[in-house]
Amino acid sequence: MPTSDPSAGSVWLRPERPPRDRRLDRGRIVAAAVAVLDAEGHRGLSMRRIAADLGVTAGSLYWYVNGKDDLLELALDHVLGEVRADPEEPDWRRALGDLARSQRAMLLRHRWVLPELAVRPNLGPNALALAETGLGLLARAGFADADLDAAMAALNDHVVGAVIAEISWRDALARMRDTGTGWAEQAADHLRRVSERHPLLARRMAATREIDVERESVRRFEFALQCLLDGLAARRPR
Amino acid sequence: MPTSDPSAGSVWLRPERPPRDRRLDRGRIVAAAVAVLDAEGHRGLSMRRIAADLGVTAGSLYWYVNGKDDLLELALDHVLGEVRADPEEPDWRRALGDLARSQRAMLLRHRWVLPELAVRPNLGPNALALAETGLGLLARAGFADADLDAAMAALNDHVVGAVIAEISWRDALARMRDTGTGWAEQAADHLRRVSERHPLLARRMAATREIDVERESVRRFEFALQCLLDGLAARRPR
DNA sequence: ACCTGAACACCGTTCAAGT
DNA sequence: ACCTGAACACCGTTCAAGT
Repeated sequence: MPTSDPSAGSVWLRPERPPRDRRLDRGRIVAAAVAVLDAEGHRGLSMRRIAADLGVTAGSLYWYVNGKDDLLELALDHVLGEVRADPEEPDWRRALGDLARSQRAMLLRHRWVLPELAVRPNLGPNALALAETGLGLLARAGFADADLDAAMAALNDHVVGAVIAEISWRDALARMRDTGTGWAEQAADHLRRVSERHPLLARRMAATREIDVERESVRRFEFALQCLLDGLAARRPR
Repeated sequence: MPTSDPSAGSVWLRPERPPRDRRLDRGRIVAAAVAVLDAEGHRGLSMRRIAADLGVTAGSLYWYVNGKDDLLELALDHVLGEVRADPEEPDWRRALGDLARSQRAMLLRHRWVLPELAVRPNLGPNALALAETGLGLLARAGFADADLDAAMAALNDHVVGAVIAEISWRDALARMRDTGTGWAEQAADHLRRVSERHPLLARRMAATREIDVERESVRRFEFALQCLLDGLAARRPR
């Protein structure tokens, strides 16, 4: 006798129940969160949104993570895993420079990471592994003890600070294009008035107007990086 | 004949109506916002909370600011005004170093600023004035054109990056104290397992355990700062 | 064990209506 | 002009109840 009970009928008509009936796990949740963050930034992220993307209810997520803060910590460590370094590179300046460039590239791919970095401690497995490889490169370069910490911090700080400035520069430009010509005129007026009180700033802004943002960002990044490496070279034992 | 109408009775019994009957202005709103942010951080801030502190309804704030984003931009520029520099200091290294130290102190007084810095462009009057004085110091030191921009960026980036790292270090320590001994044991277990895979990190963490965070933060800040200034000195014209 | 659905206590923002 | 009060469309989080 036919019925609408899904447990009735031939076995072949009933799909095999997935192992332990799980539709979720941390990996899937974190991946969904990173996807939303990359596409729409911090403002687009909500527990309800992630749940919807996974075809599930918001409450379900709390079975796997303690809350939104936990989830962001996991997402942060996840993308930290994208940073690459070559522990065999013999030239220590090149090795550390490439590590810094790889960090920069990751931070630019995931622009939501930086505010997160500023707001929560960061002790996931990928963060620790990254720290270890950085320390390894510096140790091979000859640094030890307190100077090892300070040199590592100096390089990390440069990357973080530089990318913050770069992102906020790019955002300002993007906002200027989006808001159209009306805003541009208004801004021009504002800048003209400001320029009278800030001649140096005005001159530099005029000079930077035509410049390609990508090229100029790279140039500034490398400038400070080489300054730092020079300073480190002068302090390097032996 | 007595009545409860407040407009009745002697003039002396009616308080003088305040000028234009204003209870609010941007200055008061921004000050209230900064107070909440300093005391309770970004999570404690809400339009309703600010309004309540000012004895007013949330909707009223929208007469003076376009929204929460505007308000945060104003608050950010407000505290940027606290940074000090001495444009007469003859030693250019000392002048730039002191500026960096003043920026660091401000960022540590207002720990909510850094994530804000990472998330919105920053073109308020105090931000521009600060940029102008920085450029002035570097120009007096002999830098010009593209190197002027790069040198300014290098110093700013260092301050921002260093304070981000310092705050997240301090937060991690504070959290460890707050969550009590149970968490400490758990963390110790975790770290023991981690240490096997990360010997360099383990050694440095052990060495840093006893150290005063304030002293060590200053030491690292100065280390990178002097590295940078060395690099700048080598690139300085004349 | 794992997920739903409803509820709770919040948000930012808008806007008619009052004065 | 300036502020209220209510409403709208959201939040994160909790938790009994289902399977």
